[in-house]
Amino acid sequence: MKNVSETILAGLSDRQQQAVKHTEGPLLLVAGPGSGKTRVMAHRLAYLVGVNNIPADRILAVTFTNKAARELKERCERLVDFQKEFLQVRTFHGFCARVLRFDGDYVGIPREFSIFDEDDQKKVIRRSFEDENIDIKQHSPGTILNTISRLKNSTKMPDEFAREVSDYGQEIASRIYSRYQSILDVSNAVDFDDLLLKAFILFNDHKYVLDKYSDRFKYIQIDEFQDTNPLQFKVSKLLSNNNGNICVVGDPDQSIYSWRYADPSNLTDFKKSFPKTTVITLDQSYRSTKNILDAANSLIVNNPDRTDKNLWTNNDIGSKIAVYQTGSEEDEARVVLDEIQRLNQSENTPLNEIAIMYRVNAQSRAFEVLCQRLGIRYRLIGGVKFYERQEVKDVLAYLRIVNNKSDDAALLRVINTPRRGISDKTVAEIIRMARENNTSVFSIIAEIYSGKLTGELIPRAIKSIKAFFELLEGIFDISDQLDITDLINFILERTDYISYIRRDEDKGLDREENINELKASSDQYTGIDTGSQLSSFLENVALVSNVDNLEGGDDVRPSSEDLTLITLHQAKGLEYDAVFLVGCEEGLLPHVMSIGEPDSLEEERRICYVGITRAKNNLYFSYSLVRRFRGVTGGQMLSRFVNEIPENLTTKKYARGFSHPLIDGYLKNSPNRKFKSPNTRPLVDEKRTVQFSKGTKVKHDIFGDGIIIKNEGNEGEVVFLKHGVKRLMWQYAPMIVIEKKRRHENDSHDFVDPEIDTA
DNA sequence: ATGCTGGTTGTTTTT
DNA sequence: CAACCAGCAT
Repeated sequence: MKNVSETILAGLSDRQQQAVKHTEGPLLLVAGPGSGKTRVMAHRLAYLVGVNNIPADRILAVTFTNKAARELKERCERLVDFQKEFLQVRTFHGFCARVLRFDGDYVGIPREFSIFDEDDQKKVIRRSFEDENIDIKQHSPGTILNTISRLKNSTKMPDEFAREVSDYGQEIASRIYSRYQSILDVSNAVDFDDLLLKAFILFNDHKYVLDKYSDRFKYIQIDEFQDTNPLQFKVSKLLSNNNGNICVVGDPDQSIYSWRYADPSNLTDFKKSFPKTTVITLDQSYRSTKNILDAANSLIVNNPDRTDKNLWTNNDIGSKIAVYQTGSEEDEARVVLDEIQRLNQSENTPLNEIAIMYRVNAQSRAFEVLCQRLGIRYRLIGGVKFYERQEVKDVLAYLRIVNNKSDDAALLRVINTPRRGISDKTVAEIIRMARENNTSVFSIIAEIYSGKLTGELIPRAIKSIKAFFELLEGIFDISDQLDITDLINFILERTDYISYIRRDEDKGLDREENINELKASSDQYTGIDTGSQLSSFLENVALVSNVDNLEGGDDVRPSSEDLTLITLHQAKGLEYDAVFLVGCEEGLLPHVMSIGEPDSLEEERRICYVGITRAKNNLYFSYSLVRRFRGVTGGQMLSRFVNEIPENLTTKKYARGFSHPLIDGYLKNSPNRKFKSPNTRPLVDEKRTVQFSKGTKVKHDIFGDGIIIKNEGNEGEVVFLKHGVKRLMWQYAPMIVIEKKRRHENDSHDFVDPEIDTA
């Protein structure tokens, strides 16, 4: 019989083996894309259990998504025999939720707390504005939520923040933050940040509890450490301080979540917190061809202040990277899907080995439409997520109330859904009463039912409220005797919900189908003790992400023959035989928001890097010269990131009708590139530049008639009668001159009428 | 109380 | 161009 250690180490490189065998003391594993990171992590866990005989329940593995957790666990199981339920593989949020479920009462969190998602949070923010009598129109809920999230990530509590307020804007933020938090408290609810924050406070303030967990988890292994935020770092540090067996894995070049307060220095400065750290770098890629790796390397070196790490591989050179220039979104979709069909039919690449990746979700649309028309099966990751559908959320809201009567967000969601004669005005009055009594909406309703409170309510409203209360009581009474699926059926029946959604002729059937799917996903909880099945089901629902449903999910229809449409962010950690990076345009990738801000621009470059390194054999970039964006059409330029890739690695292709003799020149000498090689020749031919002098009237294929108002050589601005001011590159603009500038007109004179659009 | 409509608004990425 | 909201008519 082969010995366990040999089995576990078989097929691993020296470096990988070194990482697997390093079990004692802090370990920092810098793992480039495709370097076998997941493999090493799985083997390392198996080694701990199988060779070092560490009981599985003494190990905690933390991953970024539930899917990664599942994968890690499965791979580990294939290597070594152990009781799999003992190995804790969780996301940070999932782990913290679990801890709070057990020991939350130390920090004032009841066992049956609710987890508020972004939707709930926004509603609470709105309510806070109303409570504080501040006009919400002056502020965006999103911005305030961001601020609150930042405060929580720096462990700043509402009262503390209130004391250091220094200007009016902060005062507003502070008042809303306090109010927001007290609504959450009254609702027995936490938001995503609270899961981490409260767990941190619990560990920090209650040594007994901390010791319980850090004694139990002798070994901790954390994935995607470059994307951990300050709270996650603090929790990790506390948990591992007693024994120091912490292994963190990550890649600073793939840090793409700084907007969520992730801090890559948690990884890069890891040694500062754990001086005895051993560092192992995995830089051999087993995934991508040489060409693809070269492209990735030559892109990422443009980020300054980066610790040098060049990926290398023994793989083939592979084919060149294609750069497709297209004329419009539809054009782009057509070109990309044409090639995908060719790969699929002529080269036998299965569709599930192909992905289209984009920067923003809105880009998926054109591809979806065309997939449907061509009959290509696809799965869209993200978009409107299953658990975010109206009807699903409604049913979940009823379940949440059963689980936690104080859950105001859930209660307010269904108080009049289906319609039961409780008007907005009535609801507003109930909310006011709740605030006045500093209690939950449900307890106000209960008081109204028992006649102790009436507020300013009219008799008819009181009658409706009483009926609603009775409805809820009826559900509560029977809830602990039913499995979730039966409970859902009971709720549907009592609320007459199905006939409510059937009234929608268009979407009624879909919605009913979604509810059936929800029931199916709750079915697997059947049999567990009815007391805890509801809260674990709801917890699971709150913490699943989009990628979790990708494959092998417990509750999702299998779809091995589907093309994948996915954002670059979500694609992290995945790999495909062929990857199409679409919309490689200035303003999209890099996103407009980041242009001009060096830090954000570097992150955009990393996002692009992540995309490139998902590809095993075939990589494509595509961009469109013209793109509709929030209802307006604008001219686009090829992304600087594509220009940072050496030309000998790429081949350029032009969509029908849009190729242009000057385009080759452009790809060579784009404005971005000029900074690097100052002796490249200007790219636009003289004639075409000259004829676009200021004041010239032109006709554009798409925008129609316009007048040139600015000429900066290669590009300039045109004001169009119907579309307003556009920035265009002369060489691409499908535009003809209809009337030359009149001579006597003064060039310096600014004749633009800003109202020309409305004329 | 409910449903419709017309005007306004905003748009990165998400555990 | 959507989605969303407020105010209006039913």
